[in-house]
Amino acid sequence: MAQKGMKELDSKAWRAFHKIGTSLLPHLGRQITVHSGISGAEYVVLVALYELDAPSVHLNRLARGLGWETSRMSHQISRMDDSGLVRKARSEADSRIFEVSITSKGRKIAEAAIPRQSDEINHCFSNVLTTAQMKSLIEISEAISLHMKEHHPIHN
Amino acid sequence: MAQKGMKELDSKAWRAFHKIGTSLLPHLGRQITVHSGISGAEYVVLVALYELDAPSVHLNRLARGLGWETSRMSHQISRMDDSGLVRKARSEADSRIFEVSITSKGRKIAEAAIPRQSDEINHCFSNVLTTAQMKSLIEISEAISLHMKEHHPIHN
DNA sequence: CCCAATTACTTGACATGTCAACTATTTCTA
DNA sequence: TAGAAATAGTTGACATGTCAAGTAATTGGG
Repeated sequence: MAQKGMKELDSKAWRAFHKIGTSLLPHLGRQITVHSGISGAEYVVLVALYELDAPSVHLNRLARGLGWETSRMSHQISRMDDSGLVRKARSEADSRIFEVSITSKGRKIAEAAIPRQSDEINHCFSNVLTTAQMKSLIEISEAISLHMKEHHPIHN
Repeated sequence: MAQKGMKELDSKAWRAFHKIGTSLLPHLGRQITVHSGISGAEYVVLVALYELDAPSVHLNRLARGLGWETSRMSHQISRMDDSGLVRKARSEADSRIFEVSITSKGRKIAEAAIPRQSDEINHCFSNVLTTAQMKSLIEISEAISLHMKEHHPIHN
């Protein structure tokens, strides 16, 4: 049922959420570029590949794991293949599929970038919040994720 | 002092925060496009201009109000001027400055879009969280904003 | 076993965002 | 009050993200 507007608290909470989402996240992306010379998008992809158990993933599976569209991942992986951070190769079993893996160059960059980014997150996020606030944030995330999964299943 | 990594809770909290920031925010942007035919960026600018007390703002002031860089706002306002959503005019008093104002076309679109977006936020956010969770989120936002203001004053 | 559907990804066009370099105007300050 | 500095914005190049349309390989029903 449509409402006229929003209650005061709802509105304040939404603004609060929107503000951290549009200031902290971009800030941390810029920090990655400053300290490691790669973009935030490249970092996210490298970390996903670095943390992999297997030596490679299917492009599509990687995309869904990060909540990205296939096309976005295709462009990103092409650029990162060009710059030597990752490699993509057609699957032997099914030649529609591309296997994506991290290169040794990419691995070196990831290994240097991850602890620096971890420090940044501690600095701007973990050290700034209480244990209770972090627990609350986890619950909030789960509530929202559950809602998204039920009502808008395509995007996470 | 640099740490080896992150504590379990810190890491979980960060992932939780990152997830809502990169799924809910983009989702709501797409919804604006679907229901009102404008982009998320256009929506944010139109709302800022719509809620103004004065008839216009200086471009730079508008940019800082939204935490955007001048250049980004310049590009965005140029496009929105082209498409007739806003108008920009050199200030009489100081001809370096551009006064930006919403057009009647932009106002009509904003008036239709705002309640629809409000419904979407209620649906995906307010209705999904408890009062306590929203209060917690406001405190979290204030803690992070304070940190950002003290340590990284350029970006909000 | 064949062909229509599905799956996996590519491509091109365009919107958006960022960065560095530049122009024009105003304001200090010596 | 002339010249240097500060301020306000523009511009162009390029990275990134989205969308619609296309290609190629595989699968599944009749």
